[in-house]
Amino acid sequence: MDSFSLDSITRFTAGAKLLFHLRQLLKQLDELRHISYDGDPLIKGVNVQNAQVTELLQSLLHRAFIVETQPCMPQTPHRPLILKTGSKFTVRTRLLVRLQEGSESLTVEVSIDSNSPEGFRKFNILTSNQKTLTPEKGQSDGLIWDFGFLMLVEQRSSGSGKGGNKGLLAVTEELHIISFTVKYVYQGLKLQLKTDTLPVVIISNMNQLSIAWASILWFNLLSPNPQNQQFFTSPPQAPWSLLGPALSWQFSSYVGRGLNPQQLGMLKNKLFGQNSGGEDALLSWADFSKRESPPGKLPFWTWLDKILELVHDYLKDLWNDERIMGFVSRSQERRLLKRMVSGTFLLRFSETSEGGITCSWVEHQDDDRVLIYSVQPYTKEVLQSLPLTEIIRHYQLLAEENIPENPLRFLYPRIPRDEAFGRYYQEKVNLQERRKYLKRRLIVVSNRQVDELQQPPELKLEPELPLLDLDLGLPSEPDLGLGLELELDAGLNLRSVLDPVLETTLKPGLEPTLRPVLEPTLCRVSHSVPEPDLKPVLQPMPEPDLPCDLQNLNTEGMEIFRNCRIEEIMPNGDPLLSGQNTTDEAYISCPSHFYTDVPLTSDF
Amino acid sequence: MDSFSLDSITRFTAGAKLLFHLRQLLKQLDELRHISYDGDPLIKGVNVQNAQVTELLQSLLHRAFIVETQPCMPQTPHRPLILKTGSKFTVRTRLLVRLQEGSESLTVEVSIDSNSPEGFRKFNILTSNQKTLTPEKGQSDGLIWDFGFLMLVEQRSSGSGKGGNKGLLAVTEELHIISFTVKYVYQGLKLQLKTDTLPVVIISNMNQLSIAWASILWFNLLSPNPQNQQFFTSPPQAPWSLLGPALSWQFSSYVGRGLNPQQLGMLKNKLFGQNSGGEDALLSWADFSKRESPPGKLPFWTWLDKILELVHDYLKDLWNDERIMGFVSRSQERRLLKRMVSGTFLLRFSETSEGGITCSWVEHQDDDRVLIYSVQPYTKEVLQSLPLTEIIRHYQLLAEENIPENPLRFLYPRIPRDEAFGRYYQEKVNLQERRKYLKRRLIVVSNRQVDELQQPPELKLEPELPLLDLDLGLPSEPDLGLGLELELDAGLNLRSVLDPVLETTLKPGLEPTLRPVLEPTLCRVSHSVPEPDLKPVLQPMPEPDLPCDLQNLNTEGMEIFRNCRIEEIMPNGDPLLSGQNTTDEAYISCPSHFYTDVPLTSDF
DNA sequence: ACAGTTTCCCGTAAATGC
DNA sequence: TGCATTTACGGGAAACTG
Repeated sequence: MDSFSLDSITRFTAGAKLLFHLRQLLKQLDELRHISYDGDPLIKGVNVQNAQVTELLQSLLHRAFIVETQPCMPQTPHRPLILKTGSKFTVRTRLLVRLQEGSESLTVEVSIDSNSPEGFRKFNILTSNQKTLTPEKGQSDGLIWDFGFLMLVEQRSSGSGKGGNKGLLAVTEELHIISFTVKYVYQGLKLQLKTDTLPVVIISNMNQLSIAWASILWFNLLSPNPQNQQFFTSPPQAPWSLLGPALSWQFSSYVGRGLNPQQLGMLKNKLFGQNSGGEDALLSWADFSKRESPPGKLPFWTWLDKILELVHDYLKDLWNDERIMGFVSRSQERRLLKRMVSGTFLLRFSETSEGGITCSWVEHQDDDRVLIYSVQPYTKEVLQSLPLTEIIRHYQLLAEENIPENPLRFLYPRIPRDEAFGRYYQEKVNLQERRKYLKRRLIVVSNRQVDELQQPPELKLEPELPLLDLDLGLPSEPDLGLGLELELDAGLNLRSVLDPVLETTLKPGLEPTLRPVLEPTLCRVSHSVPEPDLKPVLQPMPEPDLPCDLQNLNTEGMEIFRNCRIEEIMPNGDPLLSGQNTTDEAYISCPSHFYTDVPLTSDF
Repeated sequence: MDSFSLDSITRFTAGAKLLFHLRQLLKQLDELRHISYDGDPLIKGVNVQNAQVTELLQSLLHRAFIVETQPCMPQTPHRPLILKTGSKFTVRTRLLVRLQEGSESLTVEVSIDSNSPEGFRKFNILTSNQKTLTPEKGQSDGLIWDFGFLMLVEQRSSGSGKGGNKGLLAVTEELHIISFTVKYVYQGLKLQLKTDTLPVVIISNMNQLSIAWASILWFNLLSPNPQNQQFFTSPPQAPWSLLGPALSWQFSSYVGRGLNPQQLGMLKNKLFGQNSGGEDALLSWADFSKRESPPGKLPFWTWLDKILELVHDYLKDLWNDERIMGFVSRSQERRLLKRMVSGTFLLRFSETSEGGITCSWVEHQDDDRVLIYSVQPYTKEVLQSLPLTEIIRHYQLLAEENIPENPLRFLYPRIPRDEAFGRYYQEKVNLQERRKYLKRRLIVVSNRQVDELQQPPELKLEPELPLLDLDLGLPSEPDLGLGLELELDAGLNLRSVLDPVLETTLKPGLEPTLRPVLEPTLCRVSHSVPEPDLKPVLQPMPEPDLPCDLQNLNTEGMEIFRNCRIEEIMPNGDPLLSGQNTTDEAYISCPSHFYTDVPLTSDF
């Protein structure tokens, strides 16, 4: 395994060893009690110290038991935390402390929704359900529990036992939490370690994936509390400064290239209107995922996600090579095209069809009128039989008794069609055995008919607007901490002694969760989107030889521990234990919200 | 319920009543024994008679317990007897005797493969598995058990327990039998009635449906024994006189119109070669379902079934309206087209592509050469985005700098294209809201390029052959009984007394099984195929108000009982009990092959 | 290596539930 | 009744398994 990972384990383990050693020393001190007088302040001090050491040990061990890889269906690796009933999913937990010598098998139990909110569906975990899996044999690098075949099944509350849920949360707004417990014993100290996943959304059909992912995004973008299952009972609004980068990140992570400022500007206008507020216009959850964006059509996210899917499935290369302008308003499109030579065209996602891309071109009439044509959007149904590049290549406008012409001549601004798309054209398949049959191919045609002209569109379009909206950049320094800096101070007696050890010990293990997926959005994308060359920044490639959980550990993780007043946190459980699951800096500063209903027991 | 069904039940019931009455009388006679001397011939006679009556009762009751509807997945009603693991299927059993007064619930148990051959997979029946279902409430019309949610699951022989099966039968050649038993009690007579389905083929994926159906067809066409699970260890060959009609029936039952003599002739040539033997050329199972028909391509049945699917899914109307010649050889096609005017075309199924249809047209060159063009076959992938009629309508041959032309002018022999296909053309969809976008459509084009010409095909084609093979009719009277007339004679003392009752009683209930599906092939199609108007004969419509199980009962069913020597059959079980499951006359005459491993018990 | 067979599973369609 | 959610399941592809 990699040195980084090993290092973290080494340090965690060193910290634990030190604490256990201290504990032993204190016990020995305690045994000296009989030779001291009652009320000997030394003994009192020893007791206090002993309790504190134990608490610290508990804290450290809890912190060391983490969800290393959040639950995820293997077939949708780009959309973790969404689980489909009846489909298998995987989770990985890990204990970063490694004190045991032999291969004493520690058993981890999985459970879901130990305390789920009223009205939520109930689920069971199948296959190697509750108790499972001894740590992997490759134990040298810590203790890893790989749950590779978990599966959820809804427990149907037979009869009319349900009710009540109606009118409340949609199923994709129900947040469920999967918990793991392991009974840990060492040197007479018995602990039940517990850790939780981030909230997951449980769906029953893949057609719910899109809206479920909206929930996951919104939650991880905005929840100050990483375990709040009631998040969607009053979901907060999202500032554009967070949302924009998140949307861009969807493209960069799933397709390759993110959104440029112009494209983001169009989306912003679509969401907030032309008079979109300042930088931090706020968008409600309903406006993002529910309100029909063009009335009667799809909600914003659904619309965008269908485009995401279309691009990923059929337009990946074109998108990554910036051949698709994509997010342009009709009015903007007209503004751009009307100054260009006839036959200049661009590709734009339809705002009304579901996952459609259209091709628009300009024609200057003899009478100086400017016509902009847009072909009925191409959707996956067409594109699966015919690549968009082939459509463009062979597109024909039929006119009475004339040789058909291809009106698409220059990709905006002025790249000749075959220069822009030639590299994607399918090679002539020259099968000699095909000689038997006359080769055929599909092409797309339109009729040049007067009554089909949608012109002059000028009259129907919204008044042309200044371009300034396109130039609005994105904040270069969004408030990632959400202004919630924690002001806890050091209050633990032993802190000064242990701090250096704990600091270096705990540092690497704090946030090994959703990071690789969510991190780019929140940590880096937001201030890098406006940069011209997005790619290297938008997709910070993980160092290949690091495990994906650990590669993004950084100094931020330390803040939490350095500022922690343990007595304030312990009563409600270990914030770090929970905090390890956070993925964004934004969450890290809110440990006081953490809640664990299973009280710590140092003896069971 | 219909009168016919009720009638059969009435008669069955009447027969049973009579027998039970006789049995009572004989018992009373027997009780007179103490007033008779030892060896009194009367008493002896009574005993013999009593035994015979009981046997007859057993026989009648067994016969009356039938599989009314053979197992079938509801989603493939046209392909019964094929069950997919994990998919639900239905069966219906019925007891035609109705003596019970109250609603004493008789419980039927289902099981599968009580004695399955070595090396076959093993299955369990799930959902309401073994014991199930009391008869329906509508009990007035006999006792019906409707199994609506059965499901098969393979019992995985964990470990390497398998073996041995390799090299033997393919899974779609494994024949499995589902059995039903019911414990019947009446007037002190206790019987365990048992009935079996016809053999079923169990698949695990729908992509095995086609080959599985080949098995079902072959078995029901050719097996002299309706329960022979080892049928495919040495499958018999099929005479064309049976096979041809069966193929035709596949089209008539699934699409609507069967195959005409020309089409059948082409298939026959394909199977047997141009020098195809006489009327009764025999085809082996391997040649039908395994041997690659054009070497390197699909086996015959797979090829044909893909066409069947294509026609059913995309060409139903065209097929039923005889716009598709379909089964024509290339050479025949040339012969037909070359005499016609340029632009005459026909539709023909490709012999090499999987489920493809091509369009061929003729062009007479200035130099008197005759060119036949065939476009690369259209498959479901294309047809699902573009109906064949639209393809034909808008097909274009592109030539340098010329207005594209549609070379398809007359459907063979000389129907103008738009006259032949106009009724299928899609109406112009005139959506006014579409105004925003320029309407587009897909068309198919080919390039008129010299190097793509497959001409002159004359040189590559097999030599032209006389047409006589196309005129070969089909036998007007195929040997449906396979020459296996049973020569059992009446040997039962009571027969002369009971015959009239049993005859009318048992007659209607004998073959209520696969009939509606298989019957046309075997009973009528074979001698009606050559007739010009196939439809009414090929698809003898069931009288609509008869239950599908009973509508085809006929006098043949009687033969079995009339000629039955019960003592010959009883030792191995009740032939009628098994015979009821036969679907074709061909099987009926082979009762001696029937085998039941569960001996009859008159007391359990 | 590979082919027959099964499993997995998306995404459409239908069914169900509220 | 309508909508939200789940189930059914075809069919493509991956996984299995000898």
